[in-house]
Amino acid sequence: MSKKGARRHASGGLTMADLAQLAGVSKITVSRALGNSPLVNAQTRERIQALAREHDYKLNISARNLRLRRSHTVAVIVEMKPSTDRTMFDPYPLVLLGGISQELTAAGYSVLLTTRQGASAAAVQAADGLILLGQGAHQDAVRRFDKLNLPMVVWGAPSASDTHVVVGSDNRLGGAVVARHFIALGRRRPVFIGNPSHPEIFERLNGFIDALAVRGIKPLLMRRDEFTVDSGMDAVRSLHQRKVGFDAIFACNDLLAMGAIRATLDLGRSVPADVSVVGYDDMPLAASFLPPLSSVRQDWQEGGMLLARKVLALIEGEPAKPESLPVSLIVRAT
Amino acid sequence: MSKKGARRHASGGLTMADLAQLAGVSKITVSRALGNSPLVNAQTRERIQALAREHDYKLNISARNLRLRRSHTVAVIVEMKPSTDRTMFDPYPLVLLGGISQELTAAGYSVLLTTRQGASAAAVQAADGLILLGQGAHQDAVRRFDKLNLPMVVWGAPSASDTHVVVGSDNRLGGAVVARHFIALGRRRPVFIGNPSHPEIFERLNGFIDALAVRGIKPLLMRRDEFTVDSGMDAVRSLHQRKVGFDAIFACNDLLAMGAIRATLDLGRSVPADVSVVGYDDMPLAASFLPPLSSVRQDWQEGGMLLARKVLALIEGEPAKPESLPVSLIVRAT
DNA sequence: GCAGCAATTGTTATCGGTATCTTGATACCG
DNA sequence: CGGTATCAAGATACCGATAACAATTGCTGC
Repeated sequence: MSKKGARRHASGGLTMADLAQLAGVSKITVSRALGNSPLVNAQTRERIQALAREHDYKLNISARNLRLRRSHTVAVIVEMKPSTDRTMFDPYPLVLLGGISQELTAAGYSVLLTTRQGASAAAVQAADGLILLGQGAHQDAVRRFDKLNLPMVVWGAPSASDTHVVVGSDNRLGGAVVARHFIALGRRRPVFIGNPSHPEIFERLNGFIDALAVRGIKPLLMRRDEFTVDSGMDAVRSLHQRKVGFDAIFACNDLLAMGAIRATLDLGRSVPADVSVVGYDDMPLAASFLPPLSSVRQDWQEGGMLLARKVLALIEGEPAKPESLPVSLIVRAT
Repeated sequence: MSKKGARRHASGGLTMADLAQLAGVSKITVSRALGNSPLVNAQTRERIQALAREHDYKLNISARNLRLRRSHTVAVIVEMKPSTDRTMFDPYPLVLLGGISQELTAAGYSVLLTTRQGASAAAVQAADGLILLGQGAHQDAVRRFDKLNLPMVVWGAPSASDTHVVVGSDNRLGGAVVARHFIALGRRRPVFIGNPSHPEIFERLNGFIDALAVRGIKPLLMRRDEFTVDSGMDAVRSLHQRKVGFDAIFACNDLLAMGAIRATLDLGRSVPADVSVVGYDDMPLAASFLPPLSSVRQDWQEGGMLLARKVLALIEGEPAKPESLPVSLIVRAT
């Protein structure tokens, strides 16, 4: 029992020393064999690997991490507060996560998922890099994690004071594309529904405004904090009550757009004959909505993969530049 | 530069030995002070903690993990293949993750997110426990992770051969509740739309069938593999073409239900006068749908928290029992 | 026959913490 | 005043891997 060779560690497996003894070699040879190092004889390697499989040997990651000073782990910090706000409860952040995860896994890294609140949970420091998600990544959060001195990439909209790498879809372009669409349709009185206090939404609004300004058109901003169908309906009803005329609606999210359409129809006006509507995100339901919703599509999966690639580059000591992903307007019936 | 006291580790911080030297004490005293151990003098503790703050000292988690043989990490393994299937691209798994994360963080644990495919990425072994998500958690996956000998909890439907702890919502009850609802409405020819090869869906179907059998009613199964609006429409059209009569539809997901409703209306039949429809998941959009959709709600957040609590219990060496979460039928206009 | 080199394997130190066992100092007690 | 209890802090070993350097062997070439 107390014989050294028979000792087992917490997870019930053998230690590398045990395996070495079984194979009649030294630890380092085992280490090399398992790492496919060219420094060991091919036969020895085979033999040791077979032995490892046979005994179901598992490398102790903690020990390896300590020695190598790398955890092969990237911490992803998400906004996850359960509010009616645009948060993790959308399906999209998950797709983003999927992209991140896919790319990191392929590179042999793992994802440490953390919420902003719980991010104090020490483990984050052990990560080799950081990805910060969540709406536009509030500056205070960015600053907080900056102090960890880790390679960091942020999903959001680039802001003036950025020292770190920001990746996001081109929200300004998104706004502009919709504006040009409206102009092409001859619309004159467009409305923007959304909450521009989120950097990403702010960019969409600005792109929208600027592209409309070319034709001397000034959109009306209907500020709505919730990204829900109800909120969209409410916005349109409110316009109607205030007797404000409009012939086009750009909602900064598909649910808002759906609500806006429904309310517009309720008021007896036609979509798209009287009012054009464009949403944002092109959620799966958009195509199935009645009428099928036009929407701006951003490629979340690709965004996640890009985020991952950037951190990996930074971790490897290579430079990484901020980048915006293209978006595309999917024109359907509205 | 080569002075010992000035050495810094990878992340640029001080080592505990450095801090000890600065404070004029030994490493172990620093360790105790930072760990709020009663074995150090209160003054010394204060002094050391202040010093640590001042120098922005960060504990090396890897070293600690190695020594303590615990990582305070739980691996969450999700199904994330990008298919049209019911997968991580639903918003719900994320809520589940939210619940898990919240509970684990509160207990000082972190979440290591992994996909099934990438789960070979060694890091999983370093976890103290395992949570397996994904549709009903295929048995082969379960078996694979079982070999890691870690405390493991699975989200899904309990199956006969389970040696591990399974937590899930009570799908059988979900099916039964809908059946009773239809019975109360006097429906005689119900249809079930979905893919019963997923254990969870299988349970819903069985609950549905059994509860209907009480009244001698036998539902029709419309097997559909995709959980989309289109798929739901297709199912109803197919029923119509085959001239199969029906007066109630239980779709095992809200999107299917929405599609079914739309197709039913297209065929000139009324919902709910001619046909009752109930969906599953009660997604946010269900209430805003026209007509507002009746649906079975499961509490994902709570589910996640429960999963977390179970693994934590197992990790602490306490027993944990399988558990089913109640579901509730939200009756709206359909 | 021996320097020189390549191919293998081993020895020792080290990553940065924490558990265990000891030691030193002070207080308390009869 | 000797002996013990109590508190504070240190010395040492150790967790399980890998890097750097050293050592062994066999073979080549002159």
